[in-house]
Amino acid sequence: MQQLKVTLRDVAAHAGVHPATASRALSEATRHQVNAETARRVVAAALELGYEPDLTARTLRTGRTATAAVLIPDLTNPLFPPIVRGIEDTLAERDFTALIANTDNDTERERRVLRAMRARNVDGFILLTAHRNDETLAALIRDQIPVVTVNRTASGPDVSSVSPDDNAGISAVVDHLVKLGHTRIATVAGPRTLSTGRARYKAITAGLRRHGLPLPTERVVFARAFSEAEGRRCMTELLANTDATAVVAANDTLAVGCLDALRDSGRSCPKDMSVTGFNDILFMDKLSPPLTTVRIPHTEMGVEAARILLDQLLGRTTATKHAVLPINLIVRESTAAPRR
Amino acid sequence: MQQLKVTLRDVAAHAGVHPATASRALSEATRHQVNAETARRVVAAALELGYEPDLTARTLRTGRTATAAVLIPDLTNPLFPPIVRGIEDTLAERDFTALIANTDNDTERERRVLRAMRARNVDGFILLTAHRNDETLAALIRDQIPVVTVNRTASGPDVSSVSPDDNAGISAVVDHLVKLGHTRIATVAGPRTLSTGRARYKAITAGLRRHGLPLPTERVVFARAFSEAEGRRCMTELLANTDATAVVAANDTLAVGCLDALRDSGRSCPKDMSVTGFNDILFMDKLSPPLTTVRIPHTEMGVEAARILLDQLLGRTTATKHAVLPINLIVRESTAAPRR
DNA sequence: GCGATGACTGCAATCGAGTGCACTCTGCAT
DNA sequence: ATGCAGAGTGCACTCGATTGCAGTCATCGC
Repeated sequence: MQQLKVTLRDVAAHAGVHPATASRALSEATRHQVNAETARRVVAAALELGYEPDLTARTLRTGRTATAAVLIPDLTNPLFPPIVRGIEDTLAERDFTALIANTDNDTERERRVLRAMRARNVDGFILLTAHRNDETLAALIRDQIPVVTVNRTASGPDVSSVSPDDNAGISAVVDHLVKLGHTRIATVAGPRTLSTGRARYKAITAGLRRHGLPLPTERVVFARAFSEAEGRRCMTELLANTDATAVVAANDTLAVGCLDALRDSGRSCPKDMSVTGFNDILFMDKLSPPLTTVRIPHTEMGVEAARILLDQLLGRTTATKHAVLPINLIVRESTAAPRR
Repeated sequence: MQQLKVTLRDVAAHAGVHPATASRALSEATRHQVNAETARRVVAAALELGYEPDLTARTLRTGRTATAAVLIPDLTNPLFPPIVRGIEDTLAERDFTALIANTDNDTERERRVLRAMRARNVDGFILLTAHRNDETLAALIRDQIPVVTVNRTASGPDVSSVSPDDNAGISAVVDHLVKLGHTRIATVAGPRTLSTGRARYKAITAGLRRHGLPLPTERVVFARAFSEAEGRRCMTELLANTDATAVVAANDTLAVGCLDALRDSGRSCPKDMSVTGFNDILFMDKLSPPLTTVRIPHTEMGVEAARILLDQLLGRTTATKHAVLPINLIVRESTAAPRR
């Protein structure tokens, strides 16, 4: 009968060697210190007994865990799961594990999660959380723990990041709308406290300026959060105050709220108003009407983030890196030429 | 300046006691063994130095981690994130952490994840993965590790579980369709290898029988997976072979595929065909048409699963428990009276 | 034939917290 | 005065893997 827990000493005993030798024989890096035949015997014994090293003990000794913490603001937002998958897959290639946790966009909760993660000695962090300047990030940097941020660039210190090409995405949207004949274009912008909010807002003003089109303040409403409810509220406000024929929403969730508001007010999209989103999250092609939006390479973003982190963890580099990934404009039915 | 890592010995030294005493003073359970005044001093010292016990060391000694592994077949399926959130929140109340991992419905990957989790000494498992009889589950039970399954009941051994009331849900759907006047009702059933697939299929046959309605084999197509593509395929098959006026899909994802197929074939829902789903995942209210479906208490399911697991981990009970949570029929626009 | 080199291997300490056991010391009963 | 209970502390070991150091042995060179 198999023991409940096979330890290194068991393997050593079974192979007739000292635990230290067994340890060296089992580790790729130290195997050369051991006689080939002895190593073979140890490996065979390990296999036979079904030995699995206890990561806890290893961590205590080495200080490393082969684990990266992934902090997500809101797991229920379909934007994140594909990114997480990319992260997990890439980490797994190097036998690293992702420790995933939700922060719910809640500062207190974020603090708690951070503590839990650090008490677990995770080797590095991937932050999908979105505040532009926060203490979490600051604390990690202060303690020299490797960090990569995804979908937001930090304001202050230099931290590696991965983000979609917000600029190119919004440009493409604006160009598309202008080409359709729109001249009065409004925007439901994201919160200015989030870097995506800011970046995309700037891109819109730049994009319109490039076409010689104005963006008067009454055609801009800032959402207080990237939520459907806020999208609805902002669109309602725009409908009351402007004669815009198209609205660029800072992300898909806001765009969905915009569509809600249009329906509420008895208006039709795209006949009365064109609407665009950003991210191309799940089911955006199934909306009524299907949403014109910007597709970002979700999984790729996760892959890239994990790669950058691994580079730091494996000591291959210490330089920070900023990856900006390409986007694609996906034209669907929520955009059309303006009425006359 | 603060040390990089404050250890128990530091606290002990600072309070002028032996590490053992410090350890006892800091643990709720052993504090009474220590002189009250001494304990006060130790606690003060810990606070002052910002001491955080090293969970790794603690785990190595005690064998417990205050961690539960959560295995998810597919994080990108909107069904799961709300459940995970319920789990996380409930575990956090007791200072437990959830270790989340994707298995991608892949056996090899599931094995790998399981190994990683066990090497980390997690205290228990919550399995959202779906195979009806799998070695993962068997291995956990064999080694007496607490397990709770969510959204599926195991076939063989007795394991605690949490599931929605599939029976009541499907019954409600069938009653609804019958009330609208449908008599020729078909179904896109889930894979028979998954317990939800089986349970819901059985519920449909039972429901129709209750109304004296037949369910000939040509009105049943089994999907090979809970995917949109399979939903589309199955619906296409039904359209070719039957004169049904309504289709009960085993879940929302399949229902979305059904809608795709209807659109492909130039048919209209609900005019030509009523369609129903199950789960009420994100955006089902935004489809065209909005989907009539069964809402299950996602978050509650997670909460309940975590509670059951905690009861076992904290030694409050050893009995297995099967929670069946109530559902709600959500009537939207994908169902209507049959033509004529 | 003797020292030196190098290949293996074992010993023992280490990581940080927790805990059984033994010891000290006070206070109280006999 | 002796014994004893019991509170409070400290010692030393444990958990399991890793690693610096030292020891053994064989081989090689001169």
